[in-house]
Amino acid sequence: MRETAKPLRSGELARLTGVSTDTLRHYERLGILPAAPRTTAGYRMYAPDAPERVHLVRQAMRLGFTLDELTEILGARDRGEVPCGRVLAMMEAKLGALEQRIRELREAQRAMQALVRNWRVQLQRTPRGSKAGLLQSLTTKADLPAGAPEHLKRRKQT
Amino acid sequence: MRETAKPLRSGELARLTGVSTDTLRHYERLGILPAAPRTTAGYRMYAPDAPERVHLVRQAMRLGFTLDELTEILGARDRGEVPCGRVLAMMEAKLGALEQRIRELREAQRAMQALVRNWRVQLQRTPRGSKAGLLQSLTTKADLPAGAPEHLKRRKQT
DNA sequence: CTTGACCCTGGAATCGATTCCAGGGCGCAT
DNA sequence: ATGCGCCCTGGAATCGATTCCAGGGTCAAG
Repeated sequence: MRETAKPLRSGELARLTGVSTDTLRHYERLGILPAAPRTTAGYRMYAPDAPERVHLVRQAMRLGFTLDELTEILGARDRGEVPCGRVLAMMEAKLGALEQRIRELREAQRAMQALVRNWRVQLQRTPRGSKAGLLQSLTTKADLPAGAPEHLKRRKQT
Repeated sequence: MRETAKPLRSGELARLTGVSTDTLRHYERLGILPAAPRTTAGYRMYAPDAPERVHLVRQAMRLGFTLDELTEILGARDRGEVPCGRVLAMMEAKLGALEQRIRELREAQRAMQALVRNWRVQLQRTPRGSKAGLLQSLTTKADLPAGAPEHLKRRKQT
């Protein structure tokens, strides 16, 4: 049934995958996406499996792979090599890092919970507008784990 | 016993707190550290309680506060205001974000563990150098949670 | 033939925290 | 007075991923 199929334009691919066309171009520049063939007018024509590739990239990023790493891995794959072993190794490393990171964050969480509980009480029994020294307490009960912060900022991937 | 005490030089404060002098200057620029008085030669003289302040900053960052937020909070405190209430509110928000983030990472972890297990098997039962399609499997079992990655990169805080 | 939606380009900007740089003073010990 | 280690300055660079920009084509509908 399906013929050689209709190529996608960049905007369509973007919509299908939830990334901006800018980002698609960016990936192409890095070699993460193969250079798409062009129409005579210079428009990119993406093969129907392009969304899958983009999806792959996003999933991998979600697991902590960087664009550089993906360039490396996917490049190898595109060259016909079989990077599976390498990928597995990287994956295991990523997983280790992730576990480590989760441990750190749990520690920070614990500390924060204690702090918040404490502060709520402190604040309540403090008259009004007189300093309860909440901040100050941070310096004294300096028992938080090392190296936890980093970022818990942006959660939407635009 | 202790007199008015000996002021610290920037290098000493840096060593005591584990931050670089560059970072100290940076904090001062942002107003996170009050402008230190100077010797006639222009050297900064930090009061003996300066390490405490720096420590406070690092702890707060560890909990997810940004430098901007600290500028705001500490600035208020330095101006004699009592930012405890505000701090508590921010703290609660941070905690919420942190919990959210931890949840995401655990999800990613779960997915990765499954993937790694799977891949180990796959790879073992694949002859040698023939593509096991590990990467490919990422696109199909696309059941990872949304918005987890971000960074689990640098773990040393230099 | 004009309008509006879409596409192209490369280089620059953004976010946050930290570091690096060059060019120039101190201060103490030899 | 020479050297070495420390200090000063402000502006720029770094990391990674994404976005923004300006100036310019393309295409289909009206």
